[in-house]
Amino acid sequence: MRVSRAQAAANRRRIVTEASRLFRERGYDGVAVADLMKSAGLTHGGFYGHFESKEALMAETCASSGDIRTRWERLTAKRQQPPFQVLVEQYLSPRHRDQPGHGCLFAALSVDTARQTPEVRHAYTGTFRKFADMIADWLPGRRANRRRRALATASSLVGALVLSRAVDDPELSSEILDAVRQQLLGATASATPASSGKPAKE
Amino acid sequence: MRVSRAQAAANRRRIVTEASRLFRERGYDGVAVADLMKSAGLTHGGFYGHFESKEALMAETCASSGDIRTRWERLTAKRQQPPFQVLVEQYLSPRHRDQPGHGCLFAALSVDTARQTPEVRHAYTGTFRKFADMIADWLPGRRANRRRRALATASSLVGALVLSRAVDDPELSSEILDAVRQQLLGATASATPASSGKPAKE
DNA sequence: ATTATCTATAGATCTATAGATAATGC
DNA sequence: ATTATCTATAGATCTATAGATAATGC
Repeated sequence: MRVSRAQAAANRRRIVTEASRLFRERGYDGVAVADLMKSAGLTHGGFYGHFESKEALMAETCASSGDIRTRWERLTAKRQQPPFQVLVEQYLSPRHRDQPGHGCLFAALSVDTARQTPEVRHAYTGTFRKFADMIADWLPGRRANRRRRALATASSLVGALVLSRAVDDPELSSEILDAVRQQLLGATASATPASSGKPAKE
Repeated sequence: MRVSRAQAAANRRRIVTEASRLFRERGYDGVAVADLMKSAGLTHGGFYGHFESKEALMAETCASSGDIRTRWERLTAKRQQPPFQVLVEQYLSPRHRDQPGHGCLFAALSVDTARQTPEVRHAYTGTFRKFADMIADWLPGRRANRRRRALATASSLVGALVLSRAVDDPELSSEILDAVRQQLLGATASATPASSGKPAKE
């Protein structure tokens, strides 16, 4: 039941990909190593040949989301609108809200991360910096205080998604998303975009 | 080892209070019923005389935070500044960030709540509505779109706190809090308030 | 010979319950 | 007699490891 070196590397990547999805869907404590390995088509015990611990995997998961920018750039390149507008509309879309497993790391795992090991928090922070830098580059309007405005924008986006997922009233949930979209895009915001195209990743 | 009816009621309240703190500090899965009861000075088995399940307690915890407004009103009444300014400054203070157990329910338990039972989500939603209404009443400036602006403000506050707690760099963490404070209060914001007075509850 | 994976299990938890205990309150 | 609490434990998990297995790659 052994496997080639290349196959083993592919298996490892698959474990990270599955973990990334499952952690975001169910939270760190909501995913058992055995479940995860089953999702990846492998057995429980095999996990520890690839990772030192579940926490080490979590750290790698946070770091592996570091290519967010590439994904967002690919997504925005397809559209006519400015990247900032696409980002805000996709991020605050019902689709993104309803697919946490394929969505933003920060909205899904920030609270878990705050209680995690230093390694996990460090990997998370690095990925967050990239996200904030991307927003800063894309901000419309005057160039002053870009960084400050980018951090405020990131907070609004993450807060809105987190709250819209927790609330049990669909109407209130949409209201939260719309409120922040209007705040960030002003009256420019198109009515209800967001339902076409790829799901928003990260 | 029995106890009077009044004492039993007090014990029940103490369990809710302790749970409220522990859940916010460690998350729902991070608190064992046995730990919680020990914190309340009772034994593990006694729990099930008061609550049907751990989830039922979680729901009660969310509902019990419904008196947020009273607490915030008491806190703001002590100050000279307008309530909205006090709210924003206290909410985004390092003190609040560093004491999740005594802080905002939404920043601490939204992600857990999104995966909880309908009962928990419903109780949470009721408490969130009260919070949003309070912000709407306190919003400065023009009266138009109060509700929309209140929801956007709540998102910014919650997002900022969540992110500032997850990040491992104290400087970046403060930068996030400051960015949102400036966004919400404008240049009016005093330099560094936030370190005196009672910890921000809810 | 090396090593990626599998089977089986040790050792810790954790929720919830059953039955005993002892003080309250009719 | 009722009932709030305690002791003890059943039944499920969950992380991590030990040892076996079998295909790869020098």
